[in-house]
Amino acid sequence: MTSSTIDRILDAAEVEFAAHGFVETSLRTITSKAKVNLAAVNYHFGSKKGLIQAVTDRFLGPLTKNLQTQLSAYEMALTETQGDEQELQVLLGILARSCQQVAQQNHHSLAVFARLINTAYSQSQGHLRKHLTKQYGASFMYFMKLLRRHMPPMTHEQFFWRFHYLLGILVFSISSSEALLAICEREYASSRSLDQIMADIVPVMASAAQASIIGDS
Amino acid sequence: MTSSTIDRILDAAEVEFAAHGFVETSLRTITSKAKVNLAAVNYHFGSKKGLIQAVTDRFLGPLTKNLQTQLSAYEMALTETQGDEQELQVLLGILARSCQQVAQQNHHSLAVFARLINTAYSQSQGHLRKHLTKQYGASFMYFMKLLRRHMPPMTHEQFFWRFHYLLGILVFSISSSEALLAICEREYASSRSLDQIMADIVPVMASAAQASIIGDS
DNA sequence: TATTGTTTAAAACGAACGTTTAAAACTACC
DNA sequence: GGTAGTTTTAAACGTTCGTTTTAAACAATA
Repeated sequence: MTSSTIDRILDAAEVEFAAHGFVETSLRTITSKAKVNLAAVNYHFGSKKGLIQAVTDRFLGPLTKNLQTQLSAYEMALTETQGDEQELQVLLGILARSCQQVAQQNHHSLAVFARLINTAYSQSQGHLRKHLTKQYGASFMYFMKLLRRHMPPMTHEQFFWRFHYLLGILVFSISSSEALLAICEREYASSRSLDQIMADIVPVMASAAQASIIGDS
Repeated sequence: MTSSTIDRILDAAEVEFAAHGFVETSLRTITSKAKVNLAAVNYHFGSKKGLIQAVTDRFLGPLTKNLQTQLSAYEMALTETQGDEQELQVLLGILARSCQQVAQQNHHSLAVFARLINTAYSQSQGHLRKHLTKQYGASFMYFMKLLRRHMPPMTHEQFFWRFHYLLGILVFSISSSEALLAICEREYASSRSLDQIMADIVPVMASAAQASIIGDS
């Protein structure tokens, strides 16, 4: 209760970052929406960069934890070995649902998270990407290892790229979801939800993961 | 020759936009790299927004033209009807090669183009996306129509989303290519090129396009 | 050559940004 | 109740940005 200031800043920052990006969102609009003094951001987070990192950590921390437990449960449960297609869908479904669960439990915006990953990777010089890989890279290695079991044989390098192709489906769609959902509603009079999108994406990712390698590297 | 100023600005802007994004790139660095006076941007392009639009039009104009001719040739050549998988690869290969050709012929950066599309869609309120769809949307409808012929039966809405899933593979990978290529070189001592990435992506996109619909909308 | 229209040049403007500062307000503990 | 530590407040700082302005340089025409 003492420092609801911090939470209010994080909540407002998340919303604004999701709507307008990191650079185009000023600390003044964040602190204004949070009903908090401007200096509070620098006092509690050190800098704007620190705030951005805090917003990401507030999502990625629970996400990696959630993902880890669900993947452990997946490995424990010795199910009948199905086809690779099904296994891939199960694994990617775990990832998708993990994102959704963490987002819902902590009242986070999935879009801002996707946007964050997107901008983190787009900036070749981005310090954020390095922070993310340093901090959470290991946690995702486990997932990637499980995933690779059911994918066509390929080199580490090829898998690296393939994984990012799959990531692109997720990240681009979710980070563009606001615009796409609006278009969809106007064009097709549809009221589709992000949850449906997440469910739709899983088999598409699984299919993309299974595409066989052509030529050699 | 009289206005090489315009071209020098466009060239420099493209490079800087690709490297640091649109918001983080100042007109001062652009005009400095272009060896042009600061005021030249506002004189020739009206505003920074006008410059961004000019950079995109310089790519999308030739691209749509190139794509149109190649697709017409594709439709004219009455080849033996192959499987959907092959046809999809042909069509998506045309798109990929069209992007590469236009980029190479006009000395454009594929990365900045992908980044542009990425940010255009990420900003739900973005005027750039509306400009792009208004200006070039019709040209891409034709491509989408051809593509859909060889995809599983689905509603217009489902196809809309599926198409953007495929787009995500392309856009995310290319706009992150700078960072990913650097990681790849450091981690796997590989000197992969963007051209190879583009070729790799095609069958993955084709596979994603073919994933069958589950459940109903 | 004089004139007109176009392009470049240098300088400044006003606004918005992240950050810092210094005092005030608040909290908790002795 | 006074005191030490923490948080909040209001104001200002210095920078950088996109844009504008005014004049100079240039180009083309008659």
